[in-house]
Amino acid sequence: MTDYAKRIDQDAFRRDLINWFNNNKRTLPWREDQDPYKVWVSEIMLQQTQVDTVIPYFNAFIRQFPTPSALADADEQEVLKAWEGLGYYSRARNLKTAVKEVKESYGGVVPKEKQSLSKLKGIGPYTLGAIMSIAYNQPEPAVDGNVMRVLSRLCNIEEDIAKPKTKKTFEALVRQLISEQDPSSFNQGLMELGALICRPQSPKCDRCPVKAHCQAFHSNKQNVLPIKSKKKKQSTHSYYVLVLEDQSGQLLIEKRPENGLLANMWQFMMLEKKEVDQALILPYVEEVYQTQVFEHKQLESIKHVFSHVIWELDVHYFKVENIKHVEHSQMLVEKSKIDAFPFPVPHQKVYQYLN
DNA sequence: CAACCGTGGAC
DNA sequence: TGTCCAAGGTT
Repeated sequence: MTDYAKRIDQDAFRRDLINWFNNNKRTLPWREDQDPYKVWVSEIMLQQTQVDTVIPYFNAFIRQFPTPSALADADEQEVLKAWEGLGYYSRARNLKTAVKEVKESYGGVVPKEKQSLSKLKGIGPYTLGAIMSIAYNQPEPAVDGNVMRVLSRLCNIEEDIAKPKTKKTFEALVRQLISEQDPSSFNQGLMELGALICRPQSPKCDRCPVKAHCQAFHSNKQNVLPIKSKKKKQSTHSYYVLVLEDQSGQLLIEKRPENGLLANMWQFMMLEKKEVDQALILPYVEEVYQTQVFEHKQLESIKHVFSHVIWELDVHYFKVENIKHVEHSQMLVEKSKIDAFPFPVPHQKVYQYLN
């Protein structure tokens, strides 16, 4: 294995990075103190999500659930509602499971032992290192996409950062480079540098505080590194969305399964297009929901791109008589009460098109 | 390991 | 419009 750390002046790099971070770090809500719970919540929200997107969610979330115990006592539906629009909803469900464990096993105090933290649901290698270093000032690697990009360039590392095995290489490298005196500033400095200067496209090398140490900069490879293999493209699934409104103005909605895509979120009825021919939708609705259709109109279609799947939605609105067949997972809800339920974005769009 | 798991911003 | 990608984790 190559000893990448030997390619740079480690002491000078540490010093320059930390000095730059302490003079240039952004003012962010989760940087107001070192409350381990706030660090934790912020790190979960920031997974695969941009800072500007997270800020308003973080502020509202901490206001609503100020402590681990407060979150532990909340309903999962409440938590999902607070997470609505952020995506990757298993983050919210895992966080809720984890704080319950913190409340029951650790008296509501976020543990500071590595072994305890890493057992909590939703805390993987990155988040473990982030909490350990930022909240408890322990020298633990926190390797995210920023860190791999920055260090790829710094040490001229040509391994594919999309491969899981490669992350271990970077963790080993960070263990050599990390500051024992200020691991918090070191880890955050790497990420802040990646976000503000050493960006994926057109890195601002002229303003980089560590360009003197950067192997890619010296060989003009900053636009080639890091090496990252492409992910395969999404497959498309086509559905009818069936919006049923009864005579008292109630809408029929259903809760999604507890596993898989958009788990435990709510939606309007969905039907795979290949199941029923377009011309037979109306009789299908009358038969399945044991009702009579008074009005039927097709609304705007929606294309929604997920990380690994694409939905094409043909939205059909039905004004119906009272619905006699309502499954356990389904509910009739007054229009004015519908915003109490956590809806994923594509179904929020459906609702918007009703008005 | 590779696939699954959301959404919005940037270019 | 397409493509990448953003403070990843779980299975």
